[in-house]
Amino acid sequence: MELFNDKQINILQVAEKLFSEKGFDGTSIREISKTANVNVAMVSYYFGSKEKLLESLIFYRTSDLKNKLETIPEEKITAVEKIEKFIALYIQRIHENRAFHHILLFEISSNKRAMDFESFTKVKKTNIKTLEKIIQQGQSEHIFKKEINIHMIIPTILGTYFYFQMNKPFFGEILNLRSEKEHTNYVQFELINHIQQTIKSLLLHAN
Amino acid sequence: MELFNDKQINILQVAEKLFSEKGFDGTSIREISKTANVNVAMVSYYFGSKEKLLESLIFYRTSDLKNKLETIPEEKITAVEKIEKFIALYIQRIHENRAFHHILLFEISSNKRAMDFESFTKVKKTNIKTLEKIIQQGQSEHIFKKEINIHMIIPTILGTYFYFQMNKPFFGEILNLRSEKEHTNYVQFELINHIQQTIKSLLLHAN
DNA sequence: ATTTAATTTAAACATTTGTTTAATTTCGTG
DNA sequence: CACGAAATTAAACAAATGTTTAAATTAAAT
Repeated sequence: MELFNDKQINILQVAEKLFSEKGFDGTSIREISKTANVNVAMVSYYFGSKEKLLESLIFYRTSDLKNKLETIPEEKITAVEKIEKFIALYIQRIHENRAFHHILLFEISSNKRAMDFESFTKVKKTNIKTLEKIIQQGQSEHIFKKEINIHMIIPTILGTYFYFQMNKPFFGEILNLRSEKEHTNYVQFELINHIQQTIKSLLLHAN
Repeated sequence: MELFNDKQINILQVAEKLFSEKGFDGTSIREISKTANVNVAMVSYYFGSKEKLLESLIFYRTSDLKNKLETIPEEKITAVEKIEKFIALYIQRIHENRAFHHILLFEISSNKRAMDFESFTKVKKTNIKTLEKIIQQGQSEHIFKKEINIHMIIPTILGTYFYFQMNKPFFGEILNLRSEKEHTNYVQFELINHIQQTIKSLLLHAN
């Protein structure tokens, strides 16, 4: 049993791209249908409404959002390596789905739509729990410091990434990143490394 | 010579609030004029168009954006203290104008409007330069490490704040912040401290 | 006080918006 | 092939949008 057929998925992907570029309110159904090469009525036909299209997109993307972070605490590697892996996997994952996460970030911080982000919030909370577990492991091994604000680690990890992403033109100019590929390479090799370095320094040496 | 009269400023402030809450596209001129208790035509009369209203808002807010960061490098305090002060002042400043910065963040990352953010970008670049100067001072004193990515410090500082801010409901629940005042208190005392701790750890101990 | 300019208003304007309708085409199944 | 369901279409719909108009009111200047 498939949740969405090919045509629906096509519409969802086009909508995702446009929403992430111009925002939900800044994108019209006509623009979506035109880009997706379908009739305007098809959106209503398949999804019911524009809002429900967004809900479907959230459902579509959240369903495969589950990642491999949860198993990290049990792996047979050092606490520092767990932190490194957690950050690398998390950022990679978000970067792969950057358009979708961009939309979410904007819609969640908007008071306009009373939308159901529960499934997404749940995944997020699980990820926080996973990170906290790793940190507590390191602390009980007396490797990580205790005088840190554990709740603010995620904002630092994801905030660094999102700020970089949202100011893409600005940093693209500064860092001389001339293509999407160069940009992704920078994320993959420089940005992830910076975040790892930052969080490791904090956990190992904070006072 | 005043740039904006009282009535214009009133409209600008109402627009700022609504734009930050519902986004530029999500806010109609009629809603702005209703909230500001003026006729719909007044917006066009005073500002020309909705886009120009946003431009005026940017101009209005950017003009008093200049802050006291620039003088920090020359002050007679330690490099660490300079970093602490830079972070505290910067975050405080942005938090005071959080509605405006929220709008900017969204509009800048949107491909929709070809707007002039130059004056704002200029201030931002000046701030980056100031921070880099402080770090280089610390490095030449052999207090700060050299194996850091200096370009990614600002994303970590501001990203942490913005991520926290954009997920206000989420962290409000986790941290039990039940009012705007409690929220601001948390920023002032906990969040700023976390960011300071993080950046200091990185600069002092990165490897 | 009279004239001129600035402000404010309600109404109208043309587009764009999301959505629905009803007719037509396509497709799968007996 | 024939039938019925699903998919697709162009057109229409009402509501909302940004903007303009032209008249009315207020304020400033002479």
